Amino acid sequence: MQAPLGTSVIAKVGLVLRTLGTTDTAGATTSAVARDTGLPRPTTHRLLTDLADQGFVDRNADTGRWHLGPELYLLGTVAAARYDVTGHVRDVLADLAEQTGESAYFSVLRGRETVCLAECEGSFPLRSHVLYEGIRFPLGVASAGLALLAHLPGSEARDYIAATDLTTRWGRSHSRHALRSRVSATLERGYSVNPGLLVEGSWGLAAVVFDRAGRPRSALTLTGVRSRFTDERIPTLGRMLLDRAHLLSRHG
Amino acid sequence: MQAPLGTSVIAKVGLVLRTLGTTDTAGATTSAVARDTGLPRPTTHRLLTDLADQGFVDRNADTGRWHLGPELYLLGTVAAARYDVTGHVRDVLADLAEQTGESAYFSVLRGRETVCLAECEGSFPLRSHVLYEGIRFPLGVASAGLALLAHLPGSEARDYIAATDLTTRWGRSHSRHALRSRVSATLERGYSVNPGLLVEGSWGLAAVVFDRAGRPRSALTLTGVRSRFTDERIPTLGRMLLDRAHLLSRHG
DNA sequence: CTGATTATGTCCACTGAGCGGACATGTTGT
DNA sequence: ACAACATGTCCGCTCAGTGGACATAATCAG
Repeated sequence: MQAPLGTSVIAKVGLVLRTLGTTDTAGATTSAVARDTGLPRPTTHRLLTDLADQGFVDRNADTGRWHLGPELYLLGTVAAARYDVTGHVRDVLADLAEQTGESAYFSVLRGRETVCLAECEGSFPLRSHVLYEGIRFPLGVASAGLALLAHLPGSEARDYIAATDLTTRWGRSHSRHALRSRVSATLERGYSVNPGLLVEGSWGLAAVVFDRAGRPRSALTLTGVRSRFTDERIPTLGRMLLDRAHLLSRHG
Repeated sequence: MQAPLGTSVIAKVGLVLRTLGTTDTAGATTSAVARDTGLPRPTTHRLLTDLADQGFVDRNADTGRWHLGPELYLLGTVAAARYDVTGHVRDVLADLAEQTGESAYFSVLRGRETVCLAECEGSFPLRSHVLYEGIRFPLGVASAGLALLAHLPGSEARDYIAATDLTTRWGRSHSRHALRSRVSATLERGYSVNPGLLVEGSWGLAAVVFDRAGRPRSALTLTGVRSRFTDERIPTLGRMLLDRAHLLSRHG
């Protein structure tokens, strides 16, 4: 997807930084950032060097790979005073991971995306690594994205589905029809189920945390390998997620 | 100070975000951000609204004041995996505050500035509020800035002092001559003393934390009212700071 | 309540910051 | 050694970004 003519520098900065925020810990090459943002490589190169001058990105001198920079950490620390929501969450994630053996995650709603902010690895030796801190998905994708979409006010969810084509990037399993079915099923159960739609064999369940106004703002997720998500076990895991999510809704 | 012709958009973004990062929790008006960054008000307005579109800043709808935005918190959380240095620090600050009654702070070196990242309030009812999370000072200013400057390699410190005029913003007490004297005194004692140079009556002491390569990277500070920083007490406080700083140097 | 002061939002003619295809050079993998 | 991939830089072009000016709104002092 190419940045259209007229995209402002600040919008491009947003693209680049979010891309680096989603990249795994090894960092990203200049070409990879260009590819993932849809920006021409010289443009990407120039943006990255200007951002590095300001401390917003850092470049590993040995590998040439780019990372989010120290200045973002510093500003993020200041911003945490207003937005930090993970204080109590980590205890909840640890508890979920311990009791279920699966890995537990916490993601927040940001516009029309979810961002994974915290995780706690489960004890079971077979684990899914589809989720990690920083990863972003559009609404409707992954169990958190599905749970959050389902709990948006009806008109907002319908408008979003009507206006969004997820199949290009996420495949035919994310058609509008399939999405509507999954939204209905999620509302019926109270929690979402992702039956390996992103990576085959990697299953996930998620329940929504609401803000004081009753709007969905974040989600708790459990993920693991398919064999651990039996028809018998799913309702148990779902209920645990709903219980913990409800606790967080009340604490927020 | 006006941003010169040719200042890139990204450099302006850096100015604006750092300014908001330094602003107190009530936030800043558009005009205040313009004044503090030296940018024309329409330019500042446009940068702020573009940054808000990306989630990098937020505007309080009631007061019209700007704050660092949720996206910085999110990216900062991801960046913390690489740059977070406060994990053990908060225990050390809590210990210092408890044992001395003064407020304890942790600041890191960022280029030629210090940034305060963590604090723990002391129990003594009279407290200084000159320092807070997010505040930045140039090297040589405040006890942390002085301690860090003093512990830079000799040539770097000398070059910095020769090239930097701190008197414009910080007054004649920050002349080059005065700075050199304070640097010498700091090296002799091992810790710096700020005898109310920023705000009369607000005193501070700081000791440097070194990285594995032996370079100064951060500082611990104790601040309080002048009456609590007697000739008898200063060496005791200084030694405690040096002890804790040494502990952190080894842990890092 | 009024006038002064301060703040904000927007306009738009102007221009230089930012652009990206092309080329040169470097690195990596087979 | 060669192909493939990656990076760094150039520079003519152009439109994104600029900021003084103006209108409007909000706040404050008397």
